[in-house]
Amino acid sequence: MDQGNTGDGDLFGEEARSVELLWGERAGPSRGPKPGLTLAAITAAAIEIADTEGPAALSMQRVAKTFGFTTMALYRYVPGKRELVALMVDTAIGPPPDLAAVPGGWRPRLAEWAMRFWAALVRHPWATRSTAGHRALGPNELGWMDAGLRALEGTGLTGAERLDTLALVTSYVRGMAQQTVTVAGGPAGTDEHAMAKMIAGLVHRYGDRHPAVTAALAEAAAVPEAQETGLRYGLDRILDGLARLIDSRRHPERS
Amino acid sequence: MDQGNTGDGDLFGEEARSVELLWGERAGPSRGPKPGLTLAAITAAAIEIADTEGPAALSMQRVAKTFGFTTMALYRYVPGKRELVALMVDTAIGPPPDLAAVPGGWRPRLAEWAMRFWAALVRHPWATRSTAGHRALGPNELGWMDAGLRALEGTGLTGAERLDTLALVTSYVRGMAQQTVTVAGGPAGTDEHAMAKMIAGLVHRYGDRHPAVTAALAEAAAVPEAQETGLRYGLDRILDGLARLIDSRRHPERS
DNA sequence: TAGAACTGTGTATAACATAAACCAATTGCT
DNA sequence: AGCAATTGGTTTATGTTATACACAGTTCTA
Repeated sequence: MDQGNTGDGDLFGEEARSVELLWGERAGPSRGPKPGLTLAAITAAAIEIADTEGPAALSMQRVAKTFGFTTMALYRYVPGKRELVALMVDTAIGPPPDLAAVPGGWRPRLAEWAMRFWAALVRHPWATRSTAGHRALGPNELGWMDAGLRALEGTGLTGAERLDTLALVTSYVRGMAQQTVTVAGGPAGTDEHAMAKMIAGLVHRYGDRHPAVTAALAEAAAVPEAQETGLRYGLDRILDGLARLIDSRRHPERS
Repeated sequence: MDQGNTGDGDLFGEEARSVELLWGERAGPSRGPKPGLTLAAITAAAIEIADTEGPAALSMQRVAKTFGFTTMALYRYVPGKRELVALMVDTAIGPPPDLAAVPGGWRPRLAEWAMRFWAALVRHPWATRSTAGHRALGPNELGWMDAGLRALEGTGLTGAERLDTLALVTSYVRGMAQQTVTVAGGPAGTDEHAMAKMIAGLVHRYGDRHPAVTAALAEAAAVPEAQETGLRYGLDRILDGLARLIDSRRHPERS
């Protein structure tokens, strides 16, 4: 464990390098031969690979080969694979949306935020996979956080509530994106179908043990729903629940 | 791609073996030497390793070593690591809860389900990590699904709505568990703190670019909240939103 | 112009999953 | 009882992975 100095707003060791890269804080070197690569180019190539061939196909060798360089050449730009993935995630998510133009207050604003976040996630399925757990936060991701919290300004919610609200929406959208998303390495879109087929197969065999699943599936099978319908359904429930809280803050007498 | 026969309720290839293992469908062999290991023992050992040393430390060699066996010995019991992980996940989640005794209708029942699911997930942080994406469903996991759907019986929701509702709650709880969870390999409990510290550090440096994050954090910093408060907050919003929908189904005249 | 800093390469290592061949133990069948 | 089929565990081997280290060539600066 390399802790190093843990100053006030300081980051320690491994993470510090990640943050430096993510936030573009490396001093531009002047001496030495011209670099044949760019951080942006490397990141873009890595994203391209992960998008088309799946996250399992992403290796340092694979990325280096697309440039005709040796594997080790990449280590002149990136400290390690972890950091590269962090870069990939933040780049893939992209800059946060500007929701100032969305009319109608917090509700359509937060909804728009959620739908755009979802779109960004399903565009790069591996991002949700790699996002799990503790890792350095990139500027884009922090920007998304800020945009989401901005949608909640003026709602009367406390700071903690606003943060928890964003965690609620984020967790939900991320989770849905994970489930919607493709198989590792396979073409997009297949997964939902395969998953449904597998569940159907299991229910067909062991359905008697799981009556509630069987019943719900049977009833739902009659009316197939569109791709985003499920996401919208949950989002509306969340927004309704939020509306209730926000209204109760504005009209405390109604309880 | 080994598709094989894709019958009606049939599963194909690689997945079929996973399902067989998960659902305990292997014919007990009679001839040959006595097995020195058990699927259950192997799974338990693997879980122990993942729990204490993190998912990164889980390797076939590491598992085999705990029994004093060769790595390859494991392959007599498990087709591969993927299948072992699937077993681990289903075992770690454990049998579904019986919520019949919970009084008060769907709302406390679903809440209880969510809290227990959350508890099961945070007990084994790696489970949420491995659960991502397409994989074989185990009996315990399907049991949890059934228990959750059962809580929604009699609510007047359609089959599709009940499924979407469960997806909503599951996605949220899973997402929260992921964020709450420990660093890979590190001791549990550190993560939340480290994450908060990192965000604080970033805001300290780049806060001016992210006023909403800064404001929310500053406001929230005054009143530190308990571990499960965040989870409960979002859950209550979801339940409120659901209640609105369910009520509107019962009293259609009120809009 | 000499040296320092930097880039890309070649080589090496350790960990990993897993395949194939092999021996020994056990049991069912004859 | 004995043989053959079956299975468990080991040995050995292969291909892939990330990444450390030393070196050669390049370019800027003092």
